[in-house]
Amino acid sequence: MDGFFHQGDLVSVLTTQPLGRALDYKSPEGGCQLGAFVEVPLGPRKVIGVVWGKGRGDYDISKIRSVIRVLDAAPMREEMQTFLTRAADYTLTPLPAMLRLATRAPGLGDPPSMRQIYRLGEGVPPRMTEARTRVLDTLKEYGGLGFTLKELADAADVTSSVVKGLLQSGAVIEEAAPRDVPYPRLDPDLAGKDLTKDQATGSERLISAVRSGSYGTTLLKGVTGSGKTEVYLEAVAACLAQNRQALVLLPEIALTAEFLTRVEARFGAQPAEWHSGVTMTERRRLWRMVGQGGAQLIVGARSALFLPYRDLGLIVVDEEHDTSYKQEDGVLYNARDMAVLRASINAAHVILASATPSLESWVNADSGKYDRIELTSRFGPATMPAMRAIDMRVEDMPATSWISPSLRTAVNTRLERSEQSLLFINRRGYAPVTLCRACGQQVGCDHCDARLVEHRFLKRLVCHQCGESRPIPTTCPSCGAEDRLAPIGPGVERLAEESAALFPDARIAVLSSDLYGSARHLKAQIEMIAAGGADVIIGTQLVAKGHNFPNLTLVGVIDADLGLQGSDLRAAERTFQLMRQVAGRAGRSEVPGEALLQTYQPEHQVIQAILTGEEETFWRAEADERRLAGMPPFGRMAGIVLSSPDIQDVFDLGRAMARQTDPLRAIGADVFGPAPAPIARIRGRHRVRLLVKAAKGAPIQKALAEWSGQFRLKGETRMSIDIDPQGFL
DNA sequence: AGCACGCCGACT
DNA sequence: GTCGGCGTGCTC
Repeated sequence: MDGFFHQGDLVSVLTTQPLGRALDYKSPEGGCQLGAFVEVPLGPRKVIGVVWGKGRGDYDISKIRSVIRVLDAAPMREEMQTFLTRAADYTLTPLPAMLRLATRAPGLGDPPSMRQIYRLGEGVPPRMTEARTRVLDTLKEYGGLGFTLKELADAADVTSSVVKGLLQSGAVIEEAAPRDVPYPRLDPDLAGKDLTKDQATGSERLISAVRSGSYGTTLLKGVTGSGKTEVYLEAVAACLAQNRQALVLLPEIALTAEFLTRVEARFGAQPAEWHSGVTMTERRRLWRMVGQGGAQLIVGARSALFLPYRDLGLIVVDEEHDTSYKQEDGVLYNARDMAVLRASINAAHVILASATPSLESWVNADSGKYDRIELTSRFGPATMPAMRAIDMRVEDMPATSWISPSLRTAVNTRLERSEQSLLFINRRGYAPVTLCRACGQQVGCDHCDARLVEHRFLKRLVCHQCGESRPIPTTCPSCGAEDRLAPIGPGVERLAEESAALFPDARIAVLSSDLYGSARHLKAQIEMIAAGGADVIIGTQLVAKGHNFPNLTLVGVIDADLGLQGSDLRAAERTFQLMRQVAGRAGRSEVPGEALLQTYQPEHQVIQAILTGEEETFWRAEADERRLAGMPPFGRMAGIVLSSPDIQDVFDLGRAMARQTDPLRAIGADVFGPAPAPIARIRGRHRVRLLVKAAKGAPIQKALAEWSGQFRLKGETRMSIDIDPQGFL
């Protein structure tokens, strides 16, 4: 039989131990299948691995040990092996580390977990009572799948002792059933929402793409409020109707709640959820059900790409431009790119949805590599808000306030009309800088190259890099002067304070990720605001991400220039995306909205592009600039970060690497650096970065592997290689 | 990753 | 003499 190994056959087993390659073992009693999850001995320990192929046979046969047992889990599919291998090659990640992403299932080594369930039996109880009748009726009507004791008692409104009593006569029977049960069936045939002509045309294109059963990627571009979700849910329906699985990736857990509701309205039940907030038991169930086909639609974070799908037919990457799709620690990968890779291996379709696509996706659509669907009109009567700049150079206001008279007037108008206003500032906390008026020093983090941010709500100074915090000091840590520390610059909390003073009768709500302990708490706050529980909303980045506030008609951006400083090539792109997204919050129902951008450089071309909404012109100009510079997506880049507690070590290694670049020169690549990394110190580790730039078709991974392999890391020194880094200057 | 081995400096 | 620092190497 193909892909089966008999007892004693040599098999190659890949574990998650960082050995760099798979090791040979003998097949266990009863044999094992290609892809089987197994337990193997490794030195004194037992570890979990996957049968990766037939043994290499290049190791002393007398030292080869036997697989201990085959685990009770569906074997890994060949497509998954291919996906992990290619993803590892692409990101220069060791295969074992890649496998770890695919085996993040709690209790993988455990036998299937069982629980007692109760169903209707043949027996007749000697005496009937009212409570007993209710229990039996409940079972007759809904008992098909069986109840747990608590569910049955609750459903029949009796105590558990009534059920136990019925057990004696056999009227109710008790049996063990697997704890991991399939998710409720979703019905793709239920009627969807009525679609506009635009939406209907778009969804038809997506449906036929999904039905083709082959790989393809579509960029679904639509302004906020144009109903992208309705459109791609029709593609999900087509996928489910073919009996294939669908995955929807969202950049933020806070967005899942709203999405679950929409799925339930469309398909009659909720999908399976996968992200860091999901319990261990639930993850276990999901991981197993995804493999067995007991989950049709999965909504989740980027790690959901590594679940063991039985037959994945569609991946939707919602808000595809979102930077949180790029994993920045551990295994460095971009979920958007990995989605495309996985889909191409599985003959699945990808939908990249965004109002403001990443430049990479825009270019791919422009060149015809991706299909492109555009939703131009907003759903229903809503229109994109009127956008205007407030020139801060001519506003008459003191240096310690941030809401200009013009913006203040606009907010007051909304207050009079009982409409909501949103003031956006992309900075958490009270003030980004604490300055000593005696010595001029700024209070910084002891372990990072970062300034401490005052969080008045927490009564602490916090490092946004490593999270360390301390009480707000009264004496300067540098010179010891008493009471000379002053907060400089605004954060959300300070803006809330100013708003409270300017609009004393308004109800003010602050939305910032650090003010709420849990996702549930945050969701409640958002719902309260959407229901009209606030007049002025002060928010960070969080508010840009797809929440609906129907009564919001004004968006004021406190500092539109913030993202334009710094030398990051993607700064313009990100500012453009963020400002357009934030502005899109206004005027989502009947009343048209207005967006006001406070800026010191209203003539800046990015600000102009935001205001005029001439997106195509903006993308084309950005694309041209990158093409001329040979920058991604027209060239390839990699960032190499060296880190160590010893600053001398990292610079020595960095310079040594910059000197011996033969493998890179062989492919025509340039090396820049070493230079201090954008954050030069994190958690006490100094960081130095080199950048490698190559032409588009160059085999950069192979050259990087060869180059970096020449150097030995001493002591605490670590090297990480980031293909396609987000920031590169 | 863990764990053993082994080679040097500071103690009972 | 011997305890223990952590650099180096190995795990089929």
